[in-house]
Parts: sequence; C-alpha cells; structure tokens
Amino acid sequence: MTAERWQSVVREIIHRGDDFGRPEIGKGEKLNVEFVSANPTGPMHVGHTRGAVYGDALAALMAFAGFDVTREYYVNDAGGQIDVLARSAYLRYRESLGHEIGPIPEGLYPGEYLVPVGAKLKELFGDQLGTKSEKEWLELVRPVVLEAMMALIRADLARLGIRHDVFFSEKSLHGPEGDIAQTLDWLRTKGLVYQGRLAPPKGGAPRDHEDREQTLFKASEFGDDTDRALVKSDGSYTYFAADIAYHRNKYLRGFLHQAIVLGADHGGYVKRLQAALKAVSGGAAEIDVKICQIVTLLRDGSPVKMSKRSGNIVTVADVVDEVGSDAVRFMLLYRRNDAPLEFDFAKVVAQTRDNPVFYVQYAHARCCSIFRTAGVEIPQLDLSNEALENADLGMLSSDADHELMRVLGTFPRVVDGAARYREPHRVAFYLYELAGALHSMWAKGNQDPGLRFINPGDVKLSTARLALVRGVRQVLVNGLAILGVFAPEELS
RNA sequence: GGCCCCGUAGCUCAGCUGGAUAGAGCAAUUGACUUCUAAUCAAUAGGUCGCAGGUUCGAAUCCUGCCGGGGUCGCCA
Repeated sequence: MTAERWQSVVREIIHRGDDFGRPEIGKGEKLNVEFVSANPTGPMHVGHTRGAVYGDALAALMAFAGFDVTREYYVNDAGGQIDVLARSAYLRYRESLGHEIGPIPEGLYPGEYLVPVGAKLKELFGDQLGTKSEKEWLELVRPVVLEAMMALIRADLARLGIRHDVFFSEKSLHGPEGDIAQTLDWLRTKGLVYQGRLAPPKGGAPRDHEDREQTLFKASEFGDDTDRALVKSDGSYTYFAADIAYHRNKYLRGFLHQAIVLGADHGGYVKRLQAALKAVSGGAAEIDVKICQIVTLLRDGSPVKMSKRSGNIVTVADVVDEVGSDAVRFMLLYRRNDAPLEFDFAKVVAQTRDNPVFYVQYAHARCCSIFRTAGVEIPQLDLSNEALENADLGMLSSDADHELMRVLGTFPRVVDGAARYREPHRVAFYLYELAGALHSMWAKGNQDPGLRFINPGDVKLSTARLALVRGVRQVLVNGLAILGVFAPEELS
C-alpha cells in the first residue's frame, strides 16, 4: 500500500518536473525580501556573506512557494558616512594629481579600493576640484564615489550569484516633500508623534543620552521597549525616521508581506521595526525579521584574525575566489540562520563526505552518469519522460528502492516547512539525506547486481530504476535551485 | 541591569511546530575497488540533550528560575 504511494510519487516527480514539491502557500501575493543592504563604503567583507546568501535563498524558497518576490537592497546613501567616504576619495584624488598625501588620517577609509575612484575623479574634473570649497566638491564627489562603491558591491554579489530587483536609495526619502516628511505628517495626524523626554536607560553606559525635549515616535504603543527619537538636534532626521518612511513606502507599494535579513548586531532593532510597520500600515502588513548569527572563519583550525584598522579584512571576493560560490552558499545554508557558524576553509575546499556540497553535487552527477551509461549499455531503452512515467514501478521492490522512494516522497513536506518557517537550511539537510540514499543504493548494487540501476538483461527493471533515478535527479535539481547551487552533470 | 540568540557524542551541527530505543558527518576501529566514476558504501564504538523545578498520558522540544557563552541597549548607520 505504501509502496504504491511511493510509486505514485516517482510518477508525479517526472510529470511535474521543476514544479514538483512546490508548496501552495504564497498564492501570488507580493513579498519583499530586503537583504544585504551593506553600507556603500567599500567592498563586501565576509561578515555580509551569510546574510546575503541566506536572503537570496529565502527569496528563492518563497518564490518557489508561490510568492511574488522582490529582492531589495536598501542603500544607506544619506548618512554622515558618505561624507567620510567622499573625503577619503578626495584624498585619493589629490594623490592621483601627484600630491603627497602621507598616511590616511584617522577616521577616513584607508582602503586601496578608493585609489581608482581618485583616478576617476581626476578624469572627470581635472584639477578643478581643488579650486572649490569643500561644500562644493563634496557635492561633486559624493555621487561618483557612491556609484563606484555600489559597482563594487554589485560585483561581489554577482560572484555569489545574487541579483537584487530593487536598489532603494535612502537619500531619496529625504527632502521637504520626501517620504520621511510625509510619513511624519501622517503619523502626527494619528497622534503618534509628540515632543517629550526619554528616561535614561537603566544600567549600561549611555554614551550620548541627553535629557532634552525631542520629537518622538510612540513606538512603545506598538510593542517596542521605548519611544524613539525622530529628529536629531541639528534638525535632520534620525536613521530610524528614514526607516519608518522606507517601510511605509514598501507597504504603499503593495507589500503586505515583508522580510528583512539582519546581522546579529541588529538583534535589538527587531521590535522597533515591527512597531514601525505596524503603525504605518495600521496592522495590515507584517514583517518577518530574520537575524543571521556571526560566522567564525577558521583556517587550519584557528580563527582568522581581522582588524579594520590594519586593513586586514577578508572580503567576499577572497572567499569566493578560494572556495567557489557553490561551496560558500551551501555551507552557509547548511546551518540554521540564527545559530553561530564556523566556516573552516580546509573543510569547505575538501571534496569528501566531510563537505556536503560535493556530496550532493556528486549525487546529481552520478544520476547523470547513470543515464549516460544506460544509453550505451541498453541502446533500445526509451528514456523519455513519457516512457519513464509509464514504467512498471512495481519492479521497485527492494528495501533500497523503498528507502529511496520514501525520501523522495518527503520533499514536498520539507519544502513546505522550510517556506513556512523561512528556513532554507532544511532544504540543504534534506538534499544531503537524499544524496546519501542514492549513494547507498548505488553501493549496494556493487554487492548485489539485482540492485543495480542498469541491468542489461532486464529492460523492464532497468526502465523502472531509471525512472527512480530521474526522480532523484529532478528533486536534487529542484532543491539545489532553491539554494542557488549549481547541479553539475559531471564532476571534473 | 533590560532585551535577543546559543548551550545536544571528543569536534561541527540537525532535531526545538510535544510522541515510540535522541540523529548525521568528522575524528577512532574494522571491512568493501577486474565499478552503472570508491569524490562512494557497510559495520563497531561514543550522549546525565547546561542545571533545578513545573505543565502533560508523554518534554531535547512548552513554562519559571539559575549557571555558562555571544550580541545589543545613540540624536551612529
């Protein structure tokens, strides 16, 4: 009885192909997944990698589950750090004009990646910037260096196979008629903004607490721990004010479902974000804030020391160049997002069972190899989907057959759970299990020829077994697609 | 001090959305290559699920307290 169910699973896989296992939970509703959103002040470093990969896989998973997904990157191009960046680039500009700049002053970005930006500024402006006031040249330098940094970041994301649909500028929210102003007006009409004082935080050491009257948002009415400041003492908006406007903007664009991927250091930001969206959407929109815990890089068993001051940072590019995008992605996804993770270069490069990436990819390659061999050993075999769907699957009666079919049959449930709880790692673990079941049956075929996938003396059995292998391959393809990991036809 | 995350085999981690004897890989020991690619497989061994209570027919899982590790507590971004 269960055997019949399993057989129907194999048939269903072949029939539905890339759609097999698709959970029907999104119903075409719009979902915005915001991830990475690294500050555009330099290339991406490893710290960003986990959130980038997790966010991308989450987006793919939710798309597979039927959501209309938008991948979004919030560009923090409005803060004081952009001026610091522009000054740093200006220094490189002077350097490219032949001025002696000496060591990069404390507080500016020392990275070599700004050298080409200096040259670009020279190309664009000649020696004219030196004749202008700082206010003037900042205006000219900012957009140039910003674009250059975003180009670096896009290139880093591309290395990981990540592509965002929308790059949303924080700066575009500012201005007298901008979203922030409009949002604050709207909040005022709802009585959610007031002038008041905040009690100093208990314990700890508040660095900058000023007991003064200020413009506050009633975040505590929506579940936050305290009310939050909206305007700085110089009259400009706080980062949070912009963020409220940004999430309202997403809501007004029709995103009733939102997800955002943040690093562990932003854990304290969760409540206020949820409060903000609750307030601006009147409770109509929900945001799922996913926190990625830190990654410890290990080389030869000991942590890789990084120091920003000495410029000794490991970048995304470094890691991808060393181990490859597939290995990086799979290893980072082979762990719950909210658990800390050790990333050991030696293990990630190893092509053994120690490394689940190659184990799973090898399973896919093995499926392909079986089909190549089958075409040679039994030329009269019909390997079309139609023929395999109509194979006599009752021939698949060994324990190994049953185990493999059983694992195949659990794929839809695994994906459904992964999508519901936004946990792509479940798919990664599942693929590992499926790969194991295939490798195991393969090895049994070495002992017992009756368990081989290809039996030249028995076309009927071979057809059934190949239908099974086609099913395994299809599920590996569907799962790897969610993770964004390549499914190779052979390993070289 | 408040809030958040973590504590499961020597190591790295699943299981946490209550169900049956708690799982996998690595490391250790032992076997399988004239193969449908052994980049693989099979077997042995290894655990008071941080501690103590509570809820329940039943707890690694839910609740409370404590211990240990990490993060965070700005008008920064």
